[in-house]
Amino acid sequence: MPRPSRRDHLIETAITLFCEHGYHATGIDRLLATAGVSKKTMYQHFRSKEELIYAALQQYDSVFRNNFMKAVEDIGKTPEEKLLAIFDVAETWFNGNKFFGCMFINAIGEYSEQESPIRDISKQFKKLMWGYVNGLAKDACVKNHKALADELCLLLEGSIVTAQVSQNPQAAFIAKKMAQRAVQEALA
Amino acid sequence: MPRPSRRDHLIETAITLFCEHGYHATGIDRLLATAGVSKKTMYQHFRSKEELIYAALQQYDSVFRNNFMKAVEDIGKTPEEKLLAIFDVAETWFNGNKFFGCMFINAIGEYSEQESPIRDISKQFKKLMWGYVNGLAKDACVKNHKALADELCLLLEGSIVTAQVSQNPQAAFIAKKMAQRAVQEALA
DNA sequence: ACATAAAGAAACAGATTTGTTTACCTTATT
DNA sequence: AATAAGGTAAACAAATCTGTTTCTTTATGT
Repeated sequence: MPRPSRRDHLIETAITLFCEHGYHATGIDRLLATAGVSKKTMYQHFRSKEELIYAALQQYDSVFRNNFMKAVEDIGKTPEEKLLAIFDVAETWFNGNKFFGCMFINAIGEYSEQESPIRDISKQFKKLMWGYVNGLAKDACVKNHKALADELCLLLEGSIVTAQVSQNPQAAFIAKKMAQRAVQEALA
Repeated sequence: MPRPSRRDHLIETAITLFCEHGYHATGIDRLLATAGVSKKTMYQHFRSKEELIYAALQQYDSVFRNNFMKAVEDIGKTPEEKLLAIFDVAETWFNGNKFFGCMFINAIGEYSEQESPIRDISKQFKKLMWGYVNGLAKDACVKNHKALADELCLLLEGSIVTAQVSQNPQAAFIAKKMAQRAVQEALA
């Protein structure tokens, strides 16, 4: 059981490929060849491709949010600084060499059905991110912290898509500028 | 030649299905059955599925921007009002019964290759939208109109994704509030 | 070293994909 | 009415997709 388990490695590979090429466009065969894992082993761990997608999204949700929060708290010391550090972390993310937008936004684009588990986990991810920002806003003694969280999260979404589609390397800074105004007004 | 040409009808159907179900998930057979057009006819008009996708995006680009600009100018009378009307138009769009996010954002999620024509047209669409907003900002005598256009476009992207993924019906209003601040500061 | 469990390789099945081709039908125009 | 264009329907091809199965190899624990 030690060693990077086949299961984990499959999920890792799935995240990489689904991010870059999308969900439908990434075939099982290709994924398995990339991971160097046999089909039998995969179907032993996951009942279907959709289950693998789901597991990949779960893992990504956990890892991404953890790293994101750590990075934010590394940059920002005061709660107010942390709120703005969100966009510094975003900037690093966007201008890295393997940025293909948000896995969850992309997932919703391919799986729009209302009751899909993929839909649900994507929505949930955004809710958890909102919860984190809301917590930071509370810590910063923002009276209307919910409204500020709404605004900052929307700015983050906007910067992600702007970086992805328009490929504007300034996306994070544009958002940060508006975030500064939002925080300033929320604290006034 | 029947009145609504087969070509136009195919494009119309393509837009509807690609919007709702995505690009890879929408098979040619299904599209043709929905449109009530034979396969032969389709391949007479479009050399491949990708060409049909491209034509659909072209058509959508034209129709969407035209309708969008008309709607904005219907609501806002002064240039400054028009800048904010963007988000009223967005609100109507989001809360309509067939909103599945932005076709171009979704397209990039499925076709991330750098040199793809699908990528190019999506990027171009955003550029044209930016150009429109930039023009409005100029008309409103905003000194740094480019920066304001950057901000308002990012807010629009953010509201689209927030409405699509988080399904927050307030998305447009949250963005509008920040847009008001942005315009106010740009005019100060 | 041996027994047992796990993984790989590859064939296979069945559905579905894009795209081509063949044969027939409908309809406008001359 | 004959012709020609443009349409449908359906069979077909070849590739690819998800998922199953079989047989073999490789590790691991005792």
